[in-house]
Amino acid sequence: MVRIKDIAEKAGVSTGTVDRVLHERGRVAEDVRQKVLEIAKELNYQPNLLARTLVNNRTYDIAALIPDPAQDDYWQAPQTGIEKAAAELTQYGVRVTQFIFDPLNANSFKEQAAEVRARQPIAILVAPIFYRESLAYFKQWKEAGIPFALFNTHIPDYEPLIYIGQDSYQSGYLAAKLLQYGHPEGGTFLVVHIDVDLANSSHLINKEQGFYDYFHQHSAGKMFKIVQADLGNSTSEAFQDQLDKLLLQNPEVKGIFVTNSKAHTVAQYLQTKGISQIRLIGYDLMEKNLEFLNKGTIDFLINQNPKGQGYWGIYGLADQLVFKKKTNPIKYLPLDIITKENLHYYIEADL
Amino acid sequence: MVRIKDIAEKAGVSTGTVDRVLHERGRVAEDVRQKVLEIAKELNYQPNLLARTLVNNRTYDIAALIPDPAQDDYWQAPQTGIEKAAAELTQYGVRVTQFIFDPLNANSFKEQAAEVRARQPIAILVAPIFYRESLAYFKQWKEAGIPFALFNTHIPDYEPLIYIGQDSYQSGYLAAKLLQYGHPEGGTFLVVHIDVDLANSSHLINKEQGFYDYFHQHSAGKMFKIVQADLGNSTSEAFQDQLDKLLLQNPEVKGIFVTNSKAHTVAQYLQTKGISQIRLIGYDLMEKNLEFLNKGTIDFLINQNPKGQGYWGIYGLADQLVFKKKTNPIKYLPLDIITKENLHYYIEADL
DNA sequence: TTGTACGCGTTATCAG
DNA sequence: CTGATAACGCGTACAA
Repeated sequence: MVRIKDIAEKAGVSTGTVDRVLHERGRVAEDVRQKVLEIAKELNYQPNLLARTLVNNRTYDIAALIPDPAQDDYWQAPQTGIEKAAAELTQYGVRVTQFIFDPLNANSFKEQAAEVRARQPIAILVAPIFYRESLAYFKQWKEAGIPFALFNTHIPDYEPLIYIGQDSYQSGYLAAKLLQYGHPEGGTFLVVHIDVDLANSSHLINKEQGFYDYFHQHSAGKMFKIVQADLGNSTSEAFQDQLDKLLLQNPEVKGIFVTNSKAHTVAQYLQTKGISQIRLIGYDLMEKNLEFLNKGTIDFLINQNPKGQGYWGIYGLADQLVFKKKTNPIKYLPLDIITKENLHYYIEADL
Repeated sequence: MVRIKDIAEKAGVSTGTVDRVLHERGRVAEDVRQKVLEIAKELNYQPNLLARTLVNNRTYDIAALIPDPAQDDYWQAPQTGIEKAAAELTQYGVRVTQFIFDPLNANSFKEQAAEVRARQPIAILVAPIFYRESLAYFKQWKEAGIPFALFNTHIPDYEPLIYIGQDSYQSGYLAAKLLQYGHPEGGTFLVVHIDVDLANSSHLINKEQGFYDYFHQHSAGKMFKIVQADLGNSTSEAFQDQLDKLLLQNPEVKGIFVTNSKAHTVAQYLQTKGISQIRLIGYDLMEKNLEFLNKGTIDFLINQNPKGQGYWGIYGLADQLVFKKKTNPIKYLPLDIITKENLHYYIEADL
């Protein structure tokens, strides 16, 4: 391994001078500068990250602004990922503080976002599930010079440093493929949004669009009919009535695509009604979904790797800000296709 | 962060003594020993890995005994993974030497395996694709006290330190599920082995077994007929004849499962013959396979994450031997289901 | 503009 | 049995 000292000796200067050249701090005579740079390249000098970090014992404060897992199970996994990354990075002086908001309450988001600012972190990781309310804070952070990373939902308006998550459009496209593969002869398929403010959730609209487009591009002479539905109150009695009506109006439904993690509510309905021939595709490996995946009521789940989103979100920020690595500003995680038969490996996966 | 120095001060001893207690080297008075251990626990002391590695500037030699990518494209990816891990680990003093053998020639394997031993590495990573020939070397290494890790193919006989790869049985099971999902009405399905010495390839037999078992467990009153075939010489003219005969004998074939990375040879055949209604499932994201996946001739590929196998293989050894971490002796990588629509994310994935 | 010396946390050596 | 001290490679304050 080549050290600063080696370069210094070869150039006939001291380590201090080499350091100044390499970090562009302090004034150095131009000819020495050139010579040092040349030798560094020639010897292919690679700084020793360990020693660098060891001496640089400052702490880096990162804020994570995330929804409360207690309100919606889905957010458990990102939190776990964030905490895993945090644990691995403590030895490098990275400290992660969580700011938890209620995913059903935009005001709660605003409150927590305000608190983040007060703490003056060097960076922020946020799941911007409230499109409208997020924009003002992005602007603030941008002006304050605090870089931020987005996960789960991409909002490009204020150029986040990093986005970690899925390509929503493509995942809808994939869902369509899986349903069509199982029913090449044609039929009626439903796209269902459950318990969401659709107008404020651009990523769900993208999923729907991808779903439509696949069928439009691949009908191949067969009749494929796509019906959209926006359902609410999945925990109430009225939910069953909504589905009853939907299936009455579309008696020949072959498959249903649920655009978020609530596929289990439809599965519960199908099971209660004793309907087994309708294929069902949803998102996310949550306990309730897995139960129906294992029973066969849900055929496929598309995994958003939520744990990985949290993990790479924090790690990506650290890579850029602490280790000064250049990383890709957009990291699309794979669209994992999960069925009963390969589920087990994804659950136990480290990331 | 709690340092050795902190413990030393609190215990009224020197750092040297604390070090001796923590590493169980040298003699220390029993009462001081207890006191130091107690304080260390109380303060939740975590050694600073950076500093430890910095001072410990010995080099760790790891040997990688792998098939030649020039002979079979499949092995390109594991090599890339190995080299990636090697690059990341050089700063920790890890040096990886590759020993390349011809995957079609067991003698070449034996030659390289013999050379490995001469180099006296601290550990060995090997893809033991020759079952019979591998055993003798495992025994030698075991006796010499050199730990080894297996990837791609699991051979538990001599207890490798780590196995990284797939659950072959389960991947066959999954392939069956995918074919059956597309044809719930029943039909004939082929399991095809191509260009292999089947008797010496236990993992392929496991895949076949999983494939059978799925259909046996899920026939649900429908008629599913499974036919096995062992084909060779995929590059010759005779290959077409073998497939011709097979399809003549089984005119109602609905799907074909190729147990290794050679699905493209069957795809080429189907394309040439103008057959489009037969579903095809294979393994591995190699250039030739991808071409037919994108055309739709191949419906699904099961990804073995070969790059990840190489990467985690080296990293796993380093984790245990260099960083002294405890890691799981078996790391089953996910059975990724790849189709044209989600392919792109797996190709660009870092691992 | 340049060189020197100290400190980061840990390990190893040597003297007591 | 124990304590002091040098060294790993780098960054930085301070002296020249």
